[in-house]
Amino acid sequence: MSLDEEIARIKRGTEKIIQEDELRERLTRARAEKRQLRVKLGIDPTASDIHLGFAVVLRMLRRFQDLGHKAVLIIGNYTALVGDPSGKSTTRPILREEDVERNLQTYLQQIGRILITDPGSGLFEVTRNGEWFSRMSFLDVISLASKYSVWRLLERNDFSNRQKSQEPLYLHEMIYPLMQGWDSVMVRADIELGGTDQEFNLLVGRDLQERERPPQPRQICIMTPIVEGTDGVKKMSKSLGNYIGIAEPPYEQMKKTMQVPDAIMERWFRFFTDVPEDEYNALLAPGVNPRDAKLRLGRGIIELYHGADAAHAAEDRWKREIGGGGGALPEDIEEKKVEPGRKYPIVELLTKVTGFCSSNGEARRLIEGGGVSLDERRIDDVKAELVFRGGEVLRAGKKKYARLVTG
RNA sequence: GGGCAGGUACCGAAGUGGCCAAACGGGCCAGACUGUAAAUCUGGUGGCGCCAGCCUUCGUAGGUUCGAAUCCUACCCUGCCCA
Repeated sequence: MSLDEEIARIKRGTEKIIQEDELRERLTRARAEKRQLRVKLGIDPTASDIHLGFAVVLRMLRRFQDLGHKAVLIIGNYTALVGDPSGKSTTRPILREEDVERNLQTYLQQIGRILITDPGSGLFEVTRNGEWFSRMSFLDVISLASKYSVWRLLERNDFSNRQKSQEPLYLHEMIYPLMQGWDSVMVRADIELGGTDQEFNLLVGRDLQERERPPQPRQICIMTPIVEGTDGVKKMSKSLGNYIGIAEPPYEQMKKTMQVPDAIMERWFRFFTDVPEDEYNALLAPGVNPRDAKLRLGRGIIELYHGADAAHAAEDRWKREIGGGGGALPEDIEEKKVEPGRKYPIVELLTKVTGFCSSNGEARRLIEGGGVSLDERRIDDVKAELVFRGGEVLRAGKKKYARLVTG
C-alpha cells in the first residue's frame, strides 16, 4: 500500500489530525527505518458494553495494526478513579477499584472483536496506568501539577461551560488531563487516538512529551468523531440508551439501525462500516429509497461483528417480519406460561405474566392508547378477561410480543 | 470566614399556605400517517383502585398550622461576589 493510500484510509475514520504533515513524516520514517510506531489509546473502563460509537476509535487502532504498528492500550484503571470531565456537564461519580476491574474483563473480551489482541503478534500491548500512578508520591504529583498552568486548563470549554451553567468543577477533575498526558510520556506514544472531545487531553500529552528531559518526539493526535446515536442527534452513549452494542445479536443491530433517522446515514456509513464510499454515495443519491440504503447500512455494521452471512440473514429476516408493512411474526417470541381455562384480566397479563408493564396504571394506559392486541386483534377494554387455549400471541406496542403457552 | 442566590417529577423550568400529583417545554410511551426514518396530528407520562377515592413525592430532619412544595428552625449540597 502506498503512503497516500495509508493516509487516505486513516482519514476516512478521522475528524481531525494534529498535525497531518507530521503524521505523513512519521509514517514515512517508520517505513524507511522499519520501525513500529506506538499508537496509544487510553480507555476508561467505566462501562462494560462497547458500542458502535466507541468502536470508531478501536477500528482506527486496528487500522494501524493492519499497517504493522503496535497498539498500545492503556487501561485507565487509575484515571477511572478520577473520571474524565471531557464533555461532561456534571461531575462523574468516582468508581471503586473493584468495579473498574470487573468492567475491565468484559471490556477486554469485546475489544478482541475489533483489535488483534494476541500479544504474540507483536501488535498489541496493554498497560494499566495504575502501574505508574500508584507509585507516585505526593511530591511527584505536585511536580506533575507544576507542569501546567491553571489558566491553560481553564481554557477548556468543558470547564468554562460548567462555570456558565453554575455546575461544580472539582480540583481532581482538572488533574485528569495531566494524568492522561503523563500516560503518553510513560509509554512513549508516537500517536494517540481519541475522540474529538479528547482534543485537549491529547494535546496535553503532546506538550508533556516535549517538556521531558530529554524530550520525546511529540505525539500526533488523531481524533475520531463523536458519532450520533440511534436518535441521530446526541452522541452515542450507554447512558443515553441510544447505542448499538457490537456484541448485540445481528437482528437486534438490524432493527435498531432501521429505526435511525435518515439524516445520519452518511456518517454511520463512513464511520461505522467499511462500505466503500462510492457504494454508499450511490445509495444515498436522490431517487433511491432510503430504506434500501439503510438496509445496506445495517448489513455493513453486522458484517464487521458477525460476518457477511449473518448480515444477510438479518436483512432477510427484517424484510420478512417488518419491512413492507405487516409481515410475519417475529421468530423469537418469548413464551410465557398460562393455565388453560383460567380467566386472566388483561392488566395482569401485561404486568405479572409478561412483565411488559411495570404497574397497573401503565398497563391501563397502554390499553387505552390502543397498544395492546391478542393475535393481532386489538383489545380496548381495560377490564377484559381472557382465557387461553395455548399459542396465542399477545402484543404490547410495536415491539413487545409474548406467546402464551399452556402447561 | 462573610454576603447573596439556589436545590421541584427522567431533564429544563413554573408554582411561594388550601383550587398541587404539581403549569409549560423537552424527552419517553402509545395511536394515526409512513419506508417500524423525519415532519405532523392525537392521547398518555408517581403508586394502588370496587374509579368514589386512598397512599407516597417538591435537598434532609424536625416544627408551626385544621391544612405546607409553599411559613419557621437546624443540617447537607451547589453557584456567584467579597476575604
